[in-house]
Amino acid sequence: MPEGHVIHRLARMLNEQFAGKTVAVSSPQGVFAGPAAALDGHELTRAHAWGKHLFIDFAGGLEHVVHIHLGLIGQFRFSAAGPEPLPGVVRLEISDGDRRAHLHGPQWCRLITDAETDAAVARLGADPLQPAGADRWESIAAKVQRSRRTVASLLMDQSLFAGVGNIYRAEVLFLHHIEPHTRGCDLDAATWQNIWDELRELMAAGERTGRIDTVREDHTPAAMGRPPRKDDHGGEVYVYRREGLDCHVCQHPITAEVLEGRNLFWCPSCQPERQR
DNA sequence: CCTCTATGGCGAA
DNA sequence: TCGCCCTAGAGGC
Repeated sequence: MPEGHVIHRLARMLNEQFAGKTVAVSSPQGVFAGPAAALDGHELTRAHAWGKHLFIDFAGGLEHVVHIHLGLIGQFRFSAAGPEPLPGVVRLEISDGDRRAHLHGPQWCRLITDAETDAAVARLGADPLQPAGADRWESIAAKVQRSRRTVASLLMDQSLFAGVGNIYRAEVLFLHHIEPHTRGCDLDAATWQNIWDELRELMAAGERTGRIDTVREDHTPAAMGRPPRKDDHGGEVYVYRREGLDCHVCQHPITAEVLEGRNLFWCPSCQPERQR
């Protein structure tokens, strides 16, 4: 259940566990068995990510990069080496004999070349988790500042904001008091910069912790005398999946609607429509 | 048991 | 805009 922070965290964990090692590669489920056999016994040189796309490089052949996209429900987990408890669902398993990583339910898991890797990354926009300067933000900023599309739509467009998903979208708009239907061209450059800076900070924290926590200390359930959230997606948030519940800041009920097929959440009181 | 939903993205209309 | 793909967990009966 991944936004970009999860993918970058996975790349880091894969590197910590396997980079530079000769590994066993298999596909207990069978769908990826051919490519897995071709990689089995080769060195895993490094894992890297751009947005929600994960790339695992192996030494050897022309096609030596495993390109993974987890989609909505995919998971990549680590556990001790040993017999696979769920052989029917594991698309890819990588093991060094001590620990193993196993991939479940990915949207994609394919073997590609370096050139195809470059092409896949080139289709993606600015990634808040890349080092400053290498993140493509300058050119993307110019585009979104001119756009007549809504800021909610722009933030979910992976060719503009690579790695941002439905939770970070909702939370960054709340934190900056922006009504989600505001057009990109109606936000000034400083506001767009604030959005970008916020995404970089929030997602870097998410990469470290493996959770999305956006709620400031003085608004936590404990500080506000509220019960902790029941709907636990793995972090404490202001608006995501809080439809009908009171806003942590102003107590106005949180609103939701479906926009372009995805649930959108915001506080109509903290995020009023702009007067222009 | 069943049904629903989900942090995503594609391709058919 | 809709249906569809993949899996797991929650909730209802």
